Amino acid sequence: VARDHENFFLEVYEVVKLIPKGRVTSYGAIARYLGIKSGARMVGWAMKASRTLDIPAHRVLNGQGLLTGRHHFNPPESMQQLLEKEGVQVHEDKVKDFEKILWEPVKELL
DNA sequence: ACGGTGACCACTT
DNA sequence: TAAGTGGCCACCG
Repeated sequence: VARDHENFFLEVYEVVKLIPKGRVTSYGAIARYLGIKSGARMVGWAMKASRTLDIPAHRVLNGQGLLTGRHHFNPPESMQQLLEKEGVQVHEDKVKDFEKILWEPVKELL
């Protein structure tokens, strides 16, 4: 994935598209992969803008496996619905065995 | 031009 | 163990 600040948002979207079904990742993991030290906030921001795009935004959670972006879906419950539909179990807005299904681009994509 | 804000994270009480 | 604080960078009014 090309690294270009101009296409920062596009890079984020590309990575999100690569997340395997049934796996999840975090904003921070994506930020690290893109080389931004603590740019997790910008990743989250990019995701907000991705609302209308065709990408699995529901597979992106915060660093603790919490569905923080749930409120930005329509309806808000759809995020959890989509995850469960892919075999990801959610309990109290938090993914079960988050560490296990965590997909880190910096490790997986090398 | 400037300050406030955000789908966050890591470190410090 | 849980809550508080600073840092990071782009967008908006």
